[in-house]
Amino acid sequence: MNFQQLRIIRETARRDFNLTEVANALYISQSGVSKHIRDLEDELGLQLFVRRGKRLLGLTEPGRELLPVVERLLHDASNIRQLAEHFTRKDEGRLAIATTHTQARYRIADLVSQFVREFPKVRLEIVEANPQAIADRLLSGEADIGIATESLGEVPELVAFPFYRWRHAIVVPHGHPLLALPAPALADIAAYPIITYHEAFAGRRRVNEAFRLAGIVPNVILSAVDSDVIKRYVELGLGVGIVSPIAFDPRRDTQLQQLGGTPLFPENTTVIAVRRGHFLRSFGYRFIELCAPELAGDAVRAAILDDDR
Amino acid sequence: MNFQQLRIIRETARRDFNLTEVANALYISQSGVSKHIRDLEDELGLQLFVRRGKRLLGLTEPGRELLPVVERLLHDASNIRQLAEHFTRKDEGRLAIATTHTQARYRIADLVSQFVREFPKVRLEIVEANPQAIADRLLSGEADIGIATESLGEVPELVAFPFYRWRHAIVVPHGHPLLALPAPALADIAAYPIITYHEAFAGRRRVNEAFRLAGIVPNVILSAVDSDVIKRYVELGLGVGIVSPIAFDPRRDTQLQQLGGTPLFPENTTVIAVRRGHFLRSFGYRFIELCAPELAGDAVRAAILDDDR
DNA sequence: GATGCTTACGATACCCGTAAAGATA
DNA sequence: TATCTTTACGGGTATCGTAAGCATC
Repeated sequence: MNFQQLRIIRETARRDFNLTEVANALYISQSGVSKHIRDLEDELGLQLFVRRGKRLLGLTEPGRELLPVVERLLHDASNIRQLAEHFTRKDEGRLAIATTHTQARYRIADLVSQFVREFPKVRLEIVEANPQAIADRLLSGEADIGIATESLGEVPELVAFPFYRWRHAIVVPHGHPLLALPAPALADIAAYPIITYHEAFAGRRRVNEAFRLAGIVPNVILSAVDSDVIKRYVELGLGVGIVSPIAFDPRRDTQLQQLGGTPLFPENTTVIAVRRGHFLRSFGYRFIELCAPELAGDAVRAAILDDDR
Repeated sequence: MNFQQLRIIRETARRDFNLTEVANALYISQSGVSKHIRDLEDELGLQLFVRRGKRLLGLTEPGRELLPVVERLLHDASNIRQLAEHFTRKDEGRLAIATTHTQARYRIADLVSQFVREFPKVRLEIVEANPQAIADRLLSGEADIGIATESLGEVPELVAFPFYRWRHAIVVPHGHPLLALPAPALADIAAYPIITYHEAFAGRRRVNEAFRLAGIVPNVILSAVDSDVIKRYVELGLGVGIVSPIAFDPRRDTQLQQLGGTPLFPENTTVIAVRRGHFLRSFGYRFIELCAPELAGDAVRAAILDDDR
């Protein structure tokens, strides 16, 4: 048993049991992949993968049991390397943030520029993805920190910290009839076509929920991943936009206006999430602190690393 | 970085930084040990060990941080092998129980013979040790299951299940004056020399506590690890014995008699402990179930393996 | 026929042990 | 001086890639 074999096992499960892909992903020859799998299976005395002829189809029962242990082991190996770098090059390295478009474009932009000034030697990677993909990236170790509004808090392998709370805002073009109402209700809004986020995003579920509770079926004519896309189509007069308020800036979005009145949608909490037991470099903790000053100090570190062992 | 290097790091910390001992323990040459340590330090780019000249003295700060991760990683490697054996040879393997003399001799003797009948192919190893050493063996992976009355429950890396509750019994030779009292008190007993367990053992702390609360300083003339030793000296008239009631059998200990009356000492709980995240073979769980039938099923397994990751 | 996995074979790198030399107590 | 660690060197093995062969789709 060696690390390479375990890496191959993990990658095989991730790459849908296509050994050629595994070989490419790990920059090794495909024959080596085959042999390593066979060797490890021989050593353990059991089959990890279900085969039909020469093709691999999936994990066997023992394979399913073993995989989580293999993943934890490899994660610890990566932690060891991270920890070493942490001591040798305190302010150098890589920090991968996975987040949604809206956060990347609006909420964390200033924080990122501040972070880059503070840590010029850190390679900062910001990957945009939907909340599910963000969670996957955190779990696989591709990303260090995830920021999103939905679902991250529900994954048990992740630790989520509250970042900020917000409610959806409603934006319309100038002169829109809704602007004449002092306190527009959901029913008023639903009289127009709706443009808002895609199902997997930014608290879209909360929007749906509010309409469902009011017994209204809104006419959502366009769902987008991206606040800018939404605003653009609202500008074009295609409908009423329901967006995150951080994506609306009266000075820049001169063709749009935000509706006033009482809150119509439930509150959302955007969270910062890290995989449990993931070793974050000190600048990673600093990034979290830049996001939310109250998330400073050892409490965050303890929450991430405390694994009861 | 490879497994051998990590094993060497772990063993070096365990063997007091004597590389010759490490080499012997791992059945490799000490030049190999030296080289592996140096290679790993070079790869990580930092020193793991404090050196004076050529001698190793201890762990550096990074070394101290890394060691727990290394230990968890190696533990997972062993879990992988255990898990594989679990699937290939369900009823074969090794089960190491670390326990105190009293438990081994009295409480679990029948359970052990039943276990051996049930799993004739399992090599059962019972190691006697004091509670602290039992905890160490569980943590190092030398033992799978630990049974003791003290301290195991206080180690956070261990999961402890209640086995049974008991109070110390007082034994004296036939015709002893204490037998004449209907309900002897602590002060009556303390009038005689006391023979009981050694400090680290079998709830001795509770005995001390009872006397302390009563404001009495007992004259403990003999402390033993072993209930049989205590009983022998009580038989010889050297004093009053305070032992675990499971060690007293009226039919066999014909020269001794147990004092009646109200309980004088606080209750003890003997526990069964396993290291958190340790992979127990199915017959290991069966052993626990034999000890305490209420500790059956998946709850025990979940408590051991649930590590929040 | 295209894709995917295995086997065969040779080069390289790595791991290990012996032996000698150097440090430390 | 005895114990302990490092360095040097050589043999054996493991690992890897190329290339050919063989299933599977």
